[in-house]
Amino acid sequence: MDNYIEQLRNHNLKATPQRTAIAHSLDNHGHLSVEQLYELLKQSFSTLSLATIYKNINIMTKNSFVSEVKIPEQKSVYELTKAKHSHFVCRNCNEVHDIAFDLDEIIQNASKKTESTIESAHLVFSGVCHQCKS
Amino acid sequence: MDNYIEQLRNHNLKATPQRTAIAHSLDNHGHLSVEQLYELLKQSFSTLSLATIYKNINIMTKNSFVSEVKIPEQKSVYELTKAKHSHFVCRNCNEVHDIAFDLDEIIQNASKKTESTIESAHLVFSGVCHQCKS
DNA sequence: TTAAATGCAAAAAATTTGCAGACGT
DNA sequence: ACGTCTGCAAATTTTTTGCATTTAA
Repeated sequence: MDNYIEQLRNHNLKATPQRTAIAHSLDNHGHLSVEQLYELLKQSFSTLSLATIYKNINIMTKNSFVSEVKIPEQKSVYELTKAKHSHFVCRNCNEVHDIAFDLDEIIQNASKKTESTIESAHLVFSGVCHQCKS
Repeated sequence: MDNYIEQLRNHNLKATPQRTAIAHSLDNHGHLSVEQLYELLKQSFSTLSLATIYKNINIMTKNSFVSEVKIPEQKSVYELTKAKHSHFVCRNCNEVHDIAFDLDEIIQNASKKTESTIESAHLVFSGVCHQCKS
């Protein structure tokens, strides 16, 4: 992604320097926790407050500009909202990566097994990443 | 499940009344949050401490007697550890239900798309449950 | 009998809130 | 100019810890 200012405005978010920096960091790093975002952005904004990160992550999530990813045994990480996909987390380095995966097919399959109406699915894989194997 | 005392001991956990009650509640209700467990068990143990729930959930999770289930937009719930399965959460009533689903096939499929070694998968469906539709 | 569990209180960690001043539009 | 955002401090919520007493085995 690029042009964070326009993207933020499209999501009804004023484009403050802190917010464009959050967007930039998430775009660059892929997935970051609240604490990681804070540590990163403190370098650019010496007076940055943790409360600002929380307030922004909350409103950005509510406005679908970012998405929370809940990982087993770990703190949540956040990413820029993208097309539906799944995640992989390395149990060695804890890095989170995107994995393309057709969730629609899974949803259709699971729908056959329940009386409920399934609308979405969240899938997280765990294992050992390429780098950590070597 | 039944015979919680033996099950607890099999997981290197002393069978205290509080622990058998936790096991019993999880068995009955399926999925409970820390707070829900506390509110439930307080009725049987007037002096029960929240710290006891936390300590027990933590050690029970570490010893694989219970498993944490992370649900999008909600607090974690806990369940007795069972054979691998997936979950469904109703966005109306927030109830969590088990869904049988062959995760191995998904893992094999996803493995083709990554250099990483996938060892496990966590899948959570969201939608509207049977009761809430009517 | 002994190591471990409970309950309480206190501490620590995580998240939210209120408000004055600054800033985006 | 207006409404929103930021940063700070304080408040709240969530989770952990230490310790004296009790309890399971």
